[in-house]
Amino acid sequence: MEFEREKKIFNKFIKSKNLRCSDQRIKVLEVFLIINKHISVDELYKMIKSKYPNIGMATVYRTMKLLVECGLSGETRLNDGVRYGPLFRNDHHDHLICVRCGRFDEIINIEIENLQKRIAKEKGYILENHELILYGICSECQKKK
Amino acid sequence: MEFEREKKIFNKFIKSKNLRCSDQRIKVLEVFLIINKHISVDELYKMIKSKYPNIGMATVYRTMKLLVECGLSGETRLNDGVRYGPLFRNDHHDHLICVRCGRFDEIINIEIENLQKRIAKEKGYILENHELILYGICSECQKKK
DNA sequence: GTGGTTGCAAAGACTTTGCATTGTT
DNA sequence: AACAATGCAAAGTCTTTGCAACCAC
Repeated sequence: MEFEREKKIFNKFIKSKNLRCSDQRIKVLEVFLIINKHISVDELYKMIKSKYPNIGMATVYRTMKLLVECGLSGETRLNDGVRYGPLFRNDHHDHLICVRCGRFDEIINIEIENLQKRIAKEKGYILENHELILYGICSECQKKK
Repeated sequence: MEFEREKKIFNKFIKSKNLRCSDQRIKVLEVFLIINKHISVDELYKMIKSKYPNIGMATVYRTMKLLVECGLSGETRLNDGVRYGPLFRNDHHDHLICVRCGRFDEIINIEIENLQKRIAKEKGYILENHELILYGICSECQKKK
């Protein structure tokens, strides 16, 4: 079966919190993993709905919160709402978004991570997390005029 | 009079767009500048309301959009909503937020700016803007346990 | 006077919550 | 059997919009 690792992580989390491993939660997780990119709850809900018609929006919202909590999904707030996206082990990724077409790239850069840690330290903070969004014009859109 | 520079910027912008310089807009700008920190529209509205009771929430929303557009305010989206905050000439600033107490520090760091430009370029993007939020525990909260 | 601006209330978009029912353990 | 989870709809938030009255230019 697909997504063994992720399901194991989810199961472990579910058990550790004395929650129940419902069909719906597994389906949300599966669709989320298949899509494998940044999406809004609404987009995710539509895709799930088309495959499993009687799943509620509320369940999608509730499940995505769990996925974030157990580290299987990241959460990014953009101008037009929240996006969920896959998170992989140990590599925090940042975002590069095209302001013209909305294209979404991910960045993994150790230098930035280190620089951030240093800056936080200078200000007396212990860094827990960060979120970096770069807005620009992607190569495709540069050609278009 | 206070805030000469900012008012001049705002006026110029207003004129360039054929808008009108209403009392309300000036009041919103003034209170925003007096507060001089990151706040939600709601907080700003309450402070304005206490000074000028018959100003509407919609006007505050509308004016803050203008202030962002003319570069007098920055806009940051946090988990619990949008925050507006002062922007100063030519120095883009990033944010450092304490996850315990909500303390809000600003960071200005040229290295980060340069690194970001380079990364965007590597991916074929022309960088237009960026938003960096670091989440950590501030020095005060570290002491508290 | 023209046409942008306002306050208000209504509408919208997104998200959460209450509750009776259903499902997991 | 106990109690968490679900779907639905209702309720909450935050933000935008429509509109008649109003005001800057």
